[in-house]
Amino acid sequence: MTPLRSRIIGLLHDAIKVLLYGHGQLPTNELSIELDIPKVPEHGDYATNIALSLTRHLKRKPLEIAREILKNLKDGNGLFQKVEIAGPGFINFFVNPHAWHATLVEILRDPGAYGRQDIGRGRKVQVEFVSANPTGPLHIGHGRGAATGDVIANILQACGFDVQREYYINDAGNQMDTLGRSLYYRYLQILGQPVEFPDNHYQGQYMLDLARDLHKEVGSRYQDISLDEVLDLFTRFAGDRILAEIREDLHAFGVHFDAWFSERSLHEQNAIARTIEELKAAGHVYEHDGATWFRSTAFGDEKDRVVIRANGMSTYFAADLAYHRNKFERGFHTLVDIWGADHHGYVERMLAGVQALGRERSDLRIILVQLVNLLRGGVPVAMSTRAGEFVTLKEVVDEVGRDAARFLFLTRRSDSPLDFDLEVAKMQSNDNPVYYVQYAHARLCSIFEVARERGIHLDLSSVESLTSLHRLTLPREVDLMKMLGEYPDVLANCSRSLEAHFIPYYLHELVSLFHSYYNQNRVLGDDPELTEARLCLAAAIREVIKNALELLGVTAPERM
RNA sequence: GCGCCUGUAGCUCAGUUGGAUAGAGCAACGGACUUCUAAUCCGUAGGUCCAAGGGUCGAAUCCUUGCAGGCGCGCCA
Repeated sequence: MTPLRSRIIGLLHDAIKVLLYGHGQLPTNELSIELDIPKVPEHGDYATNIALSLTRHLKRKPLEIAREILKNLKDGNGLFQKVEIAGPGFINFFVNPHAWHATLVEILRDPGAYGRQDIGRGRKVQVEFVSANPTGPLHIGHGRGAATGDVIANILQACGFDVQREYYINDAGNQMDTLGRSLYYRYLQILGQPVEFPDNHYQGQYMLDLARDLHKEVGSRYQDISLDEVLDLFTRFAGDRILAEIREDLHAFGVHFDAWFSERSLHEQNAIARTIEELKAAGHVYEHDGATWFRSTAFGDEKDRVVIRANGMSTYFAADLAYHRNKFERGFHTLVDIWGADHHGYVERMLAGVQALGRERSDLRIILVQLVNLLRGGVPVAMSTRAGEFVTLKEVVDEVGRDAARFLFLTRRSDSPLDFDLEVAKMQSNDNPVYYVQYAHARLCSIFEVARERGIHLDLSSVESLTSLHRLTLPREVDLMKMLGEYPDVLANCSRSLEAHFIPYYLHELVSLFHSYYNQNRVLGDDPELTEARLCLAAAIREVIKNALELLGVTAPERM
């Protein structure tokens, strides 16, 4: 939390404690004090509704409570210009202008550390995301999931969690067999054999390319061998190649994983059977109609789920149970799963599984990322995975650029569907918020470039002792410092809610204040003291923009 | 039929533990470049927060019902 904010909250705490002791109610530690920045300046720099929210507990009128809090409130070394009660019982704080300098000092002392905090206290968290089946290239929807997972991981890291990023490879099950068969048929077609290609197989262009590559490597060696004999080979060839491309596409998108976890490895280690045994021992599993069922209804799911089919094969869900058990065995305190929203029907059973495995429901947090509607100039682009007609992530990144794609993916709540218009995304104009933010950064860099040319040097090594900061008195300058001070709270909010979109919105707001300020005021002027002060402000803004863009995985260009 | 998500300005969307007069971008209209980058800024206009009830000192936010859209409902993955 920003120093100023925590100081005010601390003072409020003390003031309220007295009040509560007097009434013998509600332990202070259960009290969460909200301190907002009001919309209108008449309501002060900060405001709290605490008197209003205490009315129920204290059974007194809000105005009375506010008055009493105010009476108990310490001055805090001249922190406040004035504090007043307004409206139905809000307490409004007007802060002395010099108080804002602390934020600048904190930023400039160690720019990379600003916003970093220790909410996580080093607890291990795993973020699992993308996890697309290796049966085809990543499409734009995966891109949104990739950006979301990557940035949530960044945020958690910045907030003091020990984060691991993992990709779960669904390399087992019949879809992989289908993949192998698809390759086999394409291979035969290349060899001139009349093969009827089944509908429900993967028929995209990429399968033809793969078949050609395979043919190049092995020639016609397999043309007279039965499908059964070569299926495994074809499946592995296709799976490995597609996975390699997925890695490349993610790399180009700036997304990296610490671990790639193979579903097949669970089968090989017999982990699924062991998991089911464990659940059985705990009484969560029963036999019915020849199949083995997990009693997920005991934890709120709408029906029980099969884990071993009557034919003896385990289900995908059984593998997922084993997988999540494995994750917990690796010592993660919390698991974050990022799923496409089309899997929402799966959420309850997975949460049930986690509980049956002896963990808390809250130890698994599932983030659903809604679908992306791809448009070109307002017209929907037809997409069909089955027919292999879709725009890949790679194509989108190649066309609109990584920065624009990432920023647009992240500028929406993940649980809200996203219209992604290729024409808008690649427009280098005011339609495109990413350039608005980047432009501010480039402008700031340019100021320092000019300053250097003019021989103005800003020494930040002893920023604490700079006396020029008191020259920052314009309302817009105070607004900027106030906004810079909010950054750590924005990150904390992101880590609490596992939502990244606050950062783009914050950036936009900060940058908008700066652009406006820039147009009205000159940083480099005739007055050396004022110039020094404004350069400090400019430097702090630049650092926070850079810092935030870094979390988003978007570059901060020095020139545009 | 059941479940989950969504419904806020012409369009795309913020508004996260219920707070003061509901915001932003785009689009529309009118202005500002001999200055540190005009990819910018300033101004104007734009609203039944899907609807109806409920509860609260106070609701876009919580509860109930309805309407509309998306997605999902397999011993597939």
